[in-house]
Amino acid sequence: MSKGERTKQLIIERTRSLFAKKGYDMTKTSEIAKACNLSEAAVYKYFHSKKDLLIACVTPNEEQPPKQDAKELSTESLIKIYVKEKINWIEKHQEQLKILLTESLHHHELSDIYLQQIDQENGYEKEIITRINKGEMKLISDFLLFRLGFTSSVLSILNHERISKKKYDLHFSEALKEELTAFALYGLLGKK
Amino acid sequence: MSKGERTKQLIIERTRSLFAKKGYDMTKTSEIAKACNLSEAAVYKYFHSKKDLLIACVTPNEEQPPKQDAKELSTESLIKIYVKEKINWIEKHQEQLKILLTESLHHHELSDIYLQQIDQENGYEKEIITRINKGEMKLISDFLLFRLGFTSSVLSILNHERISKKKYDLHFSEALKEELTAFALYGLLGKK
Amino acid sequence: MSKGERTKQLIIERTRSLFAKKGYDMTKTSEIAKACNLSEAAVYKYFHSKKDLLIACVTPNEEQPPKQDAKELSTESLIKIYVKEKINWIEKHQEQLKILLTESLHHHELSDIYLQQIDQENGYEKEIITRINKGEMKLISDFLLFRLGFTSSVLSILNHERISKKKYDLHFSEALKEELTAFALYGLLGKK
Amino acid sequence: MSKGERTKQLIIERTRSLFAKKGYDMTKTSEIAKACNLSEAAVYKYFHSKKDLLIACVTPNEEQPPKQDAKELSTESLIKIYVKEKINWIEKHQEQLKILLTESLHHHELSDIYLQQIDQENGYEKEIITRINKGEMKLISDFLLFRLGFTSSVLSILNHERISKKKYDLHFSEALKEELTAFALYGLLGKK
DNA sequence: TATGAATGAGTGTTCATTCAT
DNA sequence: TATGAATGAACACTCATTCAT
Repeated sequence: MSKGERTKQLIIERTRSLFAKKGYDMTKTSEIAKACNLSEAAVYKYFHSKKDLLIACVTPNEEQPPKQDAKELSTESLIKIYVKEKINWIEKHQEQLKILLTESLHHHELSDIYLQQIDQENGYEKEIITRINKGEMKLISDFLLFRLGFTSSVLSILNHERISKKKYDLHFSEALKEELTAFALYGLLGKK
Repeated sequence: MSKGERTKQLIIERTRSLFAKKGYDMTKTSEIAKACNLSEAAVYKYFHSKKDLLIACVTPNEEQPPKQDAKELSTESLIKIYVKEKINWIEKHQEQLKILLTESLHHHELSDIYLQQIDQENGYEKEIITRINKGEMKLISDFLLFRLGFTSSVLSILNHERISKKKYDLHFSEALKEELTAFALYGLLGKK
Repeated sequence: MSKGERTKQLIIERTRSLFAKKGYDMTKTSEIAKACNLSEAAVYKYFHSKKDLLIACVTPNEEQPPKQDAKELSTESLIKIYVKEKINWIEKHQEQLKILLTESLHHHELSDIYLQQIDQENGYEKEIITRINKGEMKLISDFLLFRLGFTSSVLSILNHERISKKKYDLHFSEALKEELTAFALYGLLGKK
Repeated sequence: MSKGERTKQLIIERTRSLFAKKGYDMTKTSEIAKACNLSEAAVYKYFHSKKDLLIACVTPNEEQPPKQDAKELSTESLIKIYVKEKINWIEKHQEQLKILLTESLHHHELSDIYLQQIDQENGYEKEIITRINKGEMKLISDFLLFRLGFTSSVLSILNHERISKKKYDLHFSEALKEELTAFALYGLLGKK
C-alpha cells in the first residue's frame, strides 16, 4: 500500500468516526482535516467532495468471510448462530451502519448502499431461505424486512446504551446478546 | 384558539413534515417560512430559534387515551392487541418519531424526549409488566429496550416501504401489520 | 397636559434613560416599548422613527433659569460660581449630554444640538466674556472649546465613577466638585 | 512578517479607521471587507468575530518610549513638557482613543482597556506623582481622573474641529496646543 | 504530496417599521 | 388611543470548495 493509499484509508477511518458521532451535516470539513492532521486542501486531493467522502465511508470494504456447515444444523441452532453472527457483525460495523441508518433517510443515494450492505447473504441466510421455501420454517415473508428491522433495533439499542451509559465505544454485554438472540429466535420460529 | 395560536400550530405541523422529509439540517428556515406562507421574521415571532421549533415539533401534544379491559385477556391476546395498538400509534406519529429517531442521535437534548415519548405506559403495558413480574411471561428483561428496538424497526420498515414504493404518505398494509405482530408476539412469548 | 402629551413625555424620559445606558444602536425599539408599557406600534404613533425619538430625547426641554448679580462679583468668585453651576447643570442633564457626546460623533445631525446645548449663555458667561474682551481676564481664546472640553471631562469622569463604583445613578461628591472647580478656576485664570 | 501577518495588520488598520469614523455598530462587516479588498470570509479567518476585531483595534501595540531627564526640570517645565507630550500622544492615537471613548460607554469590556491605555505612566508622570506626594505640587487628588478628563477634552475638541472644519485627518494647530497646555498647567499648578 | 490564502453563496437571526382592526 | 400580526432588508457569521505555490 503506497503512502497515498495509506493516507486515503486514514482519512476514511477518521472521518467515518466523526460522521458516526456527529452526523454528516454537523461534521465540518475543517474538523475532518484536523482529525487527519492534514490541511483541508489535502483532503480534497483524495476526495472530490464531502459527499464523495461520505460514500467512501459507508462503502463496504471487506466481504463476509465464507462460513462453514449450515446444512447440518437444526433449525433452532441455525437461527441462533445466524442471529448471533448478525449481532456481532452489526457491532463491528456499527459506525458505517449508524451513518447509513441516519443519512439514508435524507440522502437517498445512500439507501441503495444501505440495502446492499444489509442484504449480503452469507451461508446461513441462504440455508434459512431454503428452509423457508421448503416450508420447514414459517417466517416473515420478506426476509429483507426482518434484516432491516433487526439492524435498526440493534443499532438503536446500542446507541441508547451508549448515551445512557455515557461511554463511547460500547460493546453489547453477552447477556443482552442472548436476549436479543432469543427474541429473534422465537419471533422467527413463530408458533409451533 | 386565537389567531396567533392557530398560526403557531400551523407552523409546527408544516415544519414537522419538512423535518421528517428532509431532516433538520437540510430544512432551511426560508423553506419553513415558505411552507407556512409567512415571512421568516414572522416564524421567528413564534419560535425563538430553529432548534426551539424542532423541540416543538417533537413534543407530544396529546396523550394516549386510557384503555379498557386488559386484565381479562389471555397473555397471547394481550400482547397481540398491545402490539397492534403500538404499530398504529407509530404509524400515526411517524413524523415525530422519525425526527426523533434521526436527530436524537446527534442532538442529545432530543434523546430524553424520544425516550419519554416511547416510554409512555398505557393500560396494556402495565398489565404486561405485572405478568412478567408474576412470572407468567418470560420477557426481554428491560422492556424499554424492546420498545426502543421495536419502534426503530417499524419506523425503518415504514421508511423503506416509502422509498421503495416511491409513495409519500404511506400506511402499513394489514398483512404486514399481521406479520410484525406475529413476530413480536412469539419473540415476546419465547419458548413454551 | 393631555393624556397624549403625558404619554409622549413618558416615552421620552424612559427612552432617554435607555439610550444613555445602552447607546442608541443597542437600544431596540422593542425594549423601548416594553419600558413604556406600550406596544411598539403605539410608540410609532408618537414618533415617526427611532431617530425622531433620539432627537426628542436630546432636545433641551427647559431653559436655564435667569441668574442674579454677576457684575458685582470678583473675577475669582465669578468663575467659581460659574463653574460650580456648570457642574451641577451637567450632573442634572447627564443623560442627554451623554447621549449627545456619544452619538454626535457618528450621527452628525446631533452635533449642532450638542453645541447649541453647550453654548447656552447664561448671565455668568456673558459677564465672563465681557471681562475677557476688556482684557481683565486672559482666557482660552475660544470659550466654546473650553465648554466643550470641560463638559466632556466632567461626563467621562462621571461615567468612570459610575462604572468603577458599579452604582448607577451617581452624583458627584462635593469634594470632587471642589477639585474640578479649582482646576478649572486656575486653568481659566492662568498665570498672574 | 509573513503574508498572513501583514494581512492581519492591514485589516486592523483599515478597520480602526472605519470604527473611528462611523462607530462600531454602524460599521458593517461588509464594509470592512471591502475596505481591506478581501471577502468577508477572509476577514473571519483572521478574527473570529466583529468584537474580536474591535478589541484588536484598540489594543495598544507599541509602548511609550522611555523618556529622558525629568528630575532636573522645574515643576512648571515638567508639567508643560508632560502635557505637550500627552497631547501629541493623543493626537497620534486619536483613532484608538476615540473608539475607546465612545464604545467603552456601552461595551464594558473596553473600559479596562481604555483605562489601561490612559494609565500608562511614563517618566514624567512618575516624577509628577513624586512631587505631589512630597507636597511640592498641589493637584487633583486622583491623577487618573485628570488624565481621563484631559483625554476626553482633547478628543472632543479634536473632533469638534474636525467636524466644524470638515477636514478629516486633522492635527491640532500649534496655537491650540499652547492654549491647552497653558490651561492644564495652571489648572494643575493651582493657586500660588 | 501538501498547504496557506482566499471566497461565493448561503444561513439563521434581527429589527425598525407598517397596517388592519 | 392602542395593538397583534406581519415583513423587507439587512446582518454577522459559516462552510465547502478552489488554486497558486
